[in-house]
Amino acid sequence: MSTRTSKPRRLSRRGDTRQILVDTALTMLDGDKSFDGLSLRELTREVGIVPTGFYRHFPDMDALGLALVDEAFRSLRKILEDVRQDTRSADRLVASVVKSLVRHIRAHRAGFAFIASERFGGSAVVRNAIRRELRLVQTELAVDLARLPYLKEWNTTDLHMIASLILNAMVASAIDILDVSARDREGETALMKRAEQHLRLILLGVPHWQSER
Amino acid sequence: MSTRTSKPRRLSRRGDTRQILVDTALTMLDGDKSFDGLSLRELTREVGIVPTGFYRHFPDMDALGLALVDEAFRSLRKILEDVRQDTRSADRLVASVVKSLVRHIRAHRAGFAFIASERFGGSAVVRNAIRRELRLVQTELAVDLARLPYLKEWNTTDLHMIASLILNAMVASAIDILDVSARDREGETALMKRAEQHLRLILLGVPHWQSER
DNA sequence: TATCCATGTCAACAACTGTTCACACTATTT
DNA sequence: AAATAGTGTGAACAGTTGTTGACATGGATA
Repeated sequence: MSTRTSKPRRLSRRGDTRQILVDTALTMLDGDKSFDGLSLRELTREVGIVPTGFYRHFPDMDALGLALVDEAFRSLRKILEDVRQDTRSADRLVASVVKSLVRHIRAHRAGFAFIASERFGGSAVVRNAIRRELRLVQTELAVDLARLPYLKEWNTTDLHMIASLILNAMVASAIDILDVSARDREGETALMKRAEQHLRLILLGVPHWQSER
Repeated sequence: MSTRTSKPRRLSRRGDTRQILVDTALTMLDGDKSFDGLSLRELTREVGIVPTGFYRHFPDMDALGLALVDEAFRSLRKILEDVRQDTRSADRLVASVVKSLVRHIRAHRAGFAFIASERFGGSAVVRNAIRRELRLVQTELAVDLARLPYLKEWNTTDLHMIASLILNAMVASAIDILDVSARDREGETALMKRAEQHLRLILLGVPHWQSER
């Protein structure tokens, strides 16, 4: 007993503490908290490490914010991939898109909630990162639309216009569903139906559109 | 010099300190802050009163939040009134709606930014208050739509469906415009054009809609 | 003129915040 | 077996936070 050895009882989470920090932060943000209301100390407390331990994995909270954006968009992109591989008729495709959306929302609640609430939230760093990612998604969607037979002739400006309208509608639907699905299964299917209707109504107008009247 | 009189130099803002608190809070929230990242102390510091003075006007921060929602929606409702009095043809009406929207956004930046960012933000109290107000606005819009000649026959469910699609598109446009108008006047008119196109595209689909296929 | 109420001030509290530094342990590589 | 890089600990710092209670002021009312 020469040196004060103290018993740290460290938990030795080999290499995944960083991921645990990300997941825990996302979970905490799912409830009544926004990112800039989340403190480093309550996060580390929840994870079970000492405050200073945070700095082993991130230089500061902004860096954590960016990691959260990364994590959240990973699942969002998965939806687009699913849809891309679906080569059904436009009408059946609508229902398929919405179903895929709901499935991903259920599986990645916290991630979607994060995007929704921080898209216009307090932290400029996070906000801009989200905006950048969404713009990318919109471009991808425009490219996908260009491949559809009856949109072949369209110019890119109009394609982007439709893409943004669709994306906005879907994001809005996602948020509504997100909000209700936790407690109300019946309301969820009602919102799904409405989301389908929104998409269908938009697509109804498309054939009648004429650019630059 | 019997009693320690101390020189309070109170500013005597007769009855409008409450309003100043609301306005200042909105202004502060316009920048890089979210409501639950806003502290009572920094607010009162900015306003120029001592922290405890806050409690003369609000029991707690939640109450302030509700007052902010109130204030922010006051201007949003003004838009609908403007539009309601406009009895032009559907096509010209679209342009008029967007122009009215932009005008109000410019005049009430902070209020719109608050609604946008706190709609899915951290505070449950504020979030629910906003959601309730938006639902009201949507209902009003549905009623307005019912008066349009070629929508007379529609059932209420479908009317609400359109109303929500339109409202979502407008809110999304408002937020985009809000974000860009501070620094980029050219980008603003581009976004206005896009907002008009979104509305027009939606309205194009409406005559072809058939309920319950 | 006297009183009263709305609005402000000041001091103090315990609790919480981000960040620093030097140190301890351990798994993997040398 | 020794060295190393990764990860967690503990104490300490100067600031900030929400909320309390008792007190001061001044304009309107009685």
